[in-house]
Amino acid sequence: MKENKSKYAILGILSLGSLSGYDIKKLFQGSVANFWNESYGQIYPLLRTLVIEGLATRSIERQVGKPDRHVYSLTDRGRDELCRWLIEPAKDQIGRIEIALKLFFGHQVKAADNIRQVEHFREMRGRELQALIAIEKRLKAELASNPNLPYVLMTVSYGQHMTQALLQWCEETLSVLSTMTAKTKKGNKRVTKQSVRGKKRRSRPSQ
Amino acid sequence: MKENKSKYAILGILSLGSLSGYDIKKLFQGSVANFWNESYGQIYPLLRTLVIEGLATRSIERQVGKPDRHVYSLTDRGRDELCRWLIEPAKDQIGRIEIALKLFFGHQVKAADNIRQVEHFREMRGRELQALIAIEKRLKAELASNPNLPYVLMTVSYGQHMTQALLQWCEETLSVLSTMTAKTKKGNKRVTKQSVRGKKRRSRPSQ
DNA sequence: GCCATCATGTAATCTGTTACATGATTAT
DNA sequence: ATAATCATGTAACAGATTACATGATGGC
Repeated sequence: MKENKSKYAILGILSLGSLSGYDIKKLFQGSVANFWNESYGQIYPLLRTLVIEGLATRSIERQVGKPDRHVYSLTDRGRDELCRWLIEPAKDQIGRIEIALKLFFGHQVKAADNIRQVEHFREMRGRELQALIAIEKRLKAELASNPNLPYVLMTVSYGQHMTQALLQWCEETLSVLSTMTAKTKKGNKRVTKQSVRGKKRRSRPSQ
Repeated sequence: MKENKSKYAILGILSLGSLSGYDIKKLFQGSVANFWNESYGQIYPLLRTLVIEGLATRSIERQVGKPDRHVYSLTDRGRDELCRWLIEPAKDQIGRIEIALKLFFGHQVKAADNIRQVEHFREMRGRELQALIAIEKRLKAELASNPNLPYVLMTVSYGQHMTQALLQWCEETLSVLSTMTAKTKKGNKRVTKQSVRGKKRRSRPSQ
């Protein structure tokens, strides 16, 4: 029952080639960083247990002027274990989405505050989308003829779809928020019905 | 700098009304469950510290035949603390997306396995989208005239945008995968290792 | 009789991050 | 000088889930 995802992440990375703990960290940062990451505190102890469990082997490469490299390689059992996990249906855990939580309680603050929040979020997503497009280009050039390329591109596309949808959501949300400010704040001669009934202004001195 | 998100989640929930730990769990499950959740192991200890920190107060309601209810209410300081958090920009942590990780290593298994994986994922998203549409309807009816409604709807819309984008991504990905099966129907190449990065090939015999 | 709901909470465990310790080399 | 890169790892701390303990009521 104990399904340590980090374990499979590392098995997966090792399926791409023999690597050291240091390499693994770098590879995570340079490829899957958009949807996965591991810290040294996870990687090194896990590599040790993989060897103990017979899922990987370790060999040491001496180097001059640099520390030894401990290079890990998948065993056949390791690859089997990975494949077993790859084919079973991914379970979706409810990730914690901070922007949604903040907006859920948006009525506690001013609409302008929420607007600022969403605008900032939109800016971040904009950059992210640009980065993903750049990554896609780079990968197509660097990994041309690499059999992993189509799979890698699928994950990049995942990120692009998500980011694009988020940008759309930002637009929609900002337009809702701006009509809300228009109604409550500005030229508000008389608000017909859905006025601000429950909106009690908490006037408290900032202390 | 220690920013315990759970703390703000609970402060936020309490901003909607006075609640017991049990209520809070139920409320999480029935509203924000799509993007946030808390377990009793978090809630009860946190409620205690909120009282100690002066961010909430506790009152006890006796009941007949049932255990006492410990009902918590936000203090003004608690509300200030919440608002302080609400207005600061949400930082996006890189959530771990299992389906993306599995697909990233998709080359290790058969394309048919990946297709099954994505189809299952698509089915889950389909249900989710239906659920979100139902939730939207229910909320519009139940929370009509509740000032929180627009904010709640924004988070529902968030989920809808995400889910819809995921469904699109599934279609795209499935079509890529199916063209891949069409191509490789003959020789099933078994690639053992090497390559993804340093693929050093030096002198090769001519020919 | 058995299970679900109401309602509190704790303890054990797991998972993950951050900071630290070491130490040579190379680039600014 | 000093920072970054290479490279190993551990220890301390956060954060979160699960299982457990307790115990009454009410429905099937």
